[in-house]
Amino acid sequence: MLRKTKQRSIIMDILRETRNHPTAEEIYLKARLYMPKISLSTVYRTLRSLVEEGKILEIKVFGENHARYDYPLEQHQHFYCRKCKELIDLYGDFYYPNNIPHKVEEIRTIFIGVCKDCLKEENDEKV
Amino acid sequence: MLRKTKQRSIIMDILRETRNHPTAEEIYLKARLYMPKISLSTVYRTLRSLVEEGKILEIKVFGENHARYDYPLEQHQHFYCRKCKELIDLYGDFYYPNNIPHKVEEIRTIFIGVCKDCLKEENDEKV
DNA sequence: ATGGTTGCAAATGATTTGCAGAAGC
DNA sequence: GCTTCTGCAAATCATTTGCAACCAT
Repeated sequence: MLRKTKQRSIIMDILRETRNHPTAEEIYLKARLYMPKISLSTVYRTLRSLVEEGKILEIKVFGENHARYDYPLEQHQHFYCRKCKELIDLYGDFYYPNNIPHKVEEIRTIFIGVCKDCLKEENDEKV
Repeated sequence: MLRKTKQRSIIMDILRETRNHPTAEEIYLKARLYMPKISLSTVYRTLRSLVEEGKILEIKVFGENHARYDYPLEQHQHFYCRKCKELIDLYGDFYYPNNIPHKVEEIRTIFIGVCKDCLKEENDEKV
């Protein structure tokens, strides 16, 4: 049976507030502001159990060696900017082929490229 | 300037032949059959440079802690079976929204669920 | 000959685990 | 009171790196 602890609720709160896909380390640093003695392993353990419960999403980006965590408010996909390393939420309709011969339970799409802000910077530099 | 070495071509050959997305460790074990003294770090170094050159793809699946490598013959997406942990290629047309305000260079979709073989097994068990 | 490449061992970085004490139920 | 959860430190796992020898150009 899962127990309600202070550290678990702090971590959930941080995930709910933080809209930019934090890493375990980042969550740990924020959590310490509320509870200075919280340990990194508790953060990892809690994140893992939240993922297993299906309450949050674990996202791994190629090239990055750490996982990021996402508290999803509604169905969305992600855009990863290879310049600023930002992981941006994308909402909208996605159409996938329906002739897949397997039982599809979840679809994750990640778009990779350069985000509009970095693109703007690139163009400004050229002037 | 990139040099043509025995280890690099062995690794490329293995990737070309192996159609099931091997890990670095698996590639290393196969490579040793051709070249017993090849080192794991050479395998990692070579894979990294191939990824950087864009010749192969690095794929990270949530839950798995190691990367897999894919030598893509043609544009395709992946299906990951959470039962047998197989990563299966999917060919076909995918439609994505075209109103994304960023510069999209690459799209990666991964479908997660239970593959048709595992599904069959599940059903057989129920009988 | 020169400089990229390798093998080895040691280092790193992210994440996990063993254990004894603390805290939920 | 029993059991899960935590903090700490040590362990693990995948991957990277320093370095001297090696080999392709």
